[in-house]
Amino acid sequence: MAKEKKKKSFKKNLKIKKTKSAFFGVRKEADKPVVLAESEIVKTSKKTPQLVRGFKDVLPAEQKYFKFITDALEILAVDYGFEKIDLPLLEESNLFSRAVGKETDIVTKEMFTFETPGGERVSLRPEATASVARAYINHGMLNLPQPVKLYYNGLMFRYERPQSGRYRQFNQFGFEILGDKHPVLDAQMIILCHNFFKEIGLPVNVQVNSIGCNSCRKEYKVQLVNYYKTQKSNLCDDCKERLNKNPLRLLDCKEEKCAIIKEEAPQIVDWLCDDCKNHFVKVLEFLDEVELPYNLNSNLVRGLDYYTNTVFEIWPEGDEKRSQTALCGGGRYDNLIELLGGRNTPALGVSIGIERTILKIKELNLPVPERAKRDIFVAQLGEAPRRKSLALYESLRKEGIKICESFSKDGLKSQLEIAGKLGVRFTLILGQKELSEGTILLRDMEAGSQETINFNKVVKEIKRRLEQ
RNA sequence: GCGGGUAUAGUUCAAUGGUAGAACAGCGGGUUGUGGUCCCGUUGACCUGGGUUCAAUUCCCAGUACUCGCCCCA
Repeated sequence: MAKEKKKKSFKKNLKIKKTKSAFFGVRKEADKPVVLAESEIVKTSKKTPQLVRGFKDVLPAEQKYFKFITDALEILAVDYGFEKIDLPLLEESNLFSRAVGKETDIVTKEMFTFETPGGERVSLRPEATASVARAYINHGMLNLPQPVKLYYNGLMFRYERPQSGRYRQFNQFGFEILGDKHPVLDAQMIILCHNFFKEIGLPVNVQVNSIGCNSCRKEYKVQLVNYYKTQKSNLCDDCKERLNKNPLRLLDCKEEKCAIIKEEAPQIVDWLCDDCKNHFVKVLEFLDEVELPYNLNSNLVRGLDYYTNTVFEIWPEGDEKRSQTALCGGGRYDNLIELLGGRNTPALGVSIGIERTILKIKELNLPVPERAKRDIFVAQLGEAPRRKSLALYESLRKEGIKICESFSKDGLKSQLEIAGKLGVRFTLILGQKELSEGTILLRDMEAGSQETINFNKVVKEIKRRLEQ
C-alpha cells in the first residue's frame, strides 16, 4: 500500500507528454493515455510563484478606483498650488529612525530593512514625509519662494500583520507645505482634505487637536503620567506598557475601563504654552470662517514622533469606534527639518490612505466613473480584408476616433460578440465582398441594423454619426 | 508579536474515509458573413508537510496563506 501511495504522489508531479496528433486537434483518439518510456516522462513539479504576503496585484477591474481618487486629488493639488515630487522607494534606514522616531512601532518592527550588496543599510519607505523633508534639505529648497508646496503619490511599505484596511504595500497620496508656520496653512490643509472627501461623495468627520511644541508637550506628559500612575492598577495591560513607552498613546486606548480613567485625565489644550495656544486658536478660527465642521478631539495624538502643534485625522462618518479607520492623517512637523540637519523650518503635511478610501467607496457603493468606452469596433473577414483593416485602424486612430478590434479572430460571430461586450456604438465590417466593391458595412450595435457605405467616406460618415 | 475563522477549477460555491459536481468565465461548434437568446462540446481544482487508517481532499497535528480583531498605523 505504501507503494501505491508513493505511486500516487509520484503521478502528481508528472505530466503525460501529449502526442503530436493531440496538438493538431485529433483529440478523441489521441487523448487516450499513451504509455511512455521512462525517459519520455517530464517532471513538472513547478509550483506557480505566489504573491508575497500582504502584497497585492491591482487588476484592470480595480484601476478605476485608483484613477478616480488620483484624478480628484491631482485637480485639488493644482487648485491649491502644489507641485508633484517623486521620491525613491528606498532610503537610508536612519532617515526614518531619525524622522519618524527610534521608539515608534513603525521603525522598531514595521520596516522592510536590508543591507545592499555594498553594505548600506536601507529601508523601503514606510511613509513619505521624511523623504520630502530630506529632499527639501538636499536640494536647497529654502532658496525657493516659501512656502514650498509639494505633493506625492506612491507606494509605502510596512511589515505589519495584514488585515482589513491594512496591507504591507499600500498607496499614500500626500501634501506637504514647507517653510512657513502661519496657522492659515494648517487650516487650508484641512480644508483641502475635507474638499476631497466631499467631492468624491464620502461623508466624513474631521478630528483636530494640538499636541503643542516640545516644551509644553513635555510639561503635559509629566502631568499625564502623574495622573495615570495613581490609576495604574485599573489600567489594561497595554496601557501599563504605554505609561512607560509612549504616554500620549494612553489617550488612544479603546478599552472600556481605560476610557473611564481617560475622562478625568488632564487635557493637553490646558497645558499649551501661549504661542501654541494662540496658533491652535487661529487654526480653528480659520476653519470656522469657512464653516468647516470639525470635532475638537483632545484624545487625538499621532504615532509619529515628528508631529508638533496641529494634528488632525479624517474618519468616515459613523466609524468612530473602529481602530484602523482613519482615511487620512497629518499635522505640523516644525522640528523635522532641523532634526534632519537642515535649518529651522516649520512645515506641515497630510497623507491620504488610498486603499482605505477605496474600501469605503466600495462599502458605500459610491459611483465611480467607468473606463471610457470605445465607439467603433473594426471587424474583418479573410486575409485581404484583415490587411486592409489594419490600415483602416491606423487612419481612424489618427482622426481621433475611439476604435477597438480583435484582428486575431477569424469568425464574424466572435468578433461581434467581443464588440458587444466592449459596448461600442458601431461596428465596421470589412469582408471580401465589400473590399472588391470599395464599400464597408456600418452596423449600429444597439439597433442591430446595418448599411453599406462607401469605403472612402468612412471617416466622414463615422464622425457624422458619432456627433448625433 | 498575540487571538478567532477559513483553505476544493480563473471566480462563486457543493459533495465525499474509496481522488470530486455545478454555476459563471474561457475556448470550440451549431450559423465556414452577423453579437447581446438558446443548445452542444471542451479546458480546468482537493494549500504544504506529518500522523491515524487497508485507504485521507475528507479525521487529527503542524506549517503557510487568506480573512477578521488586538498592538500600531494610511
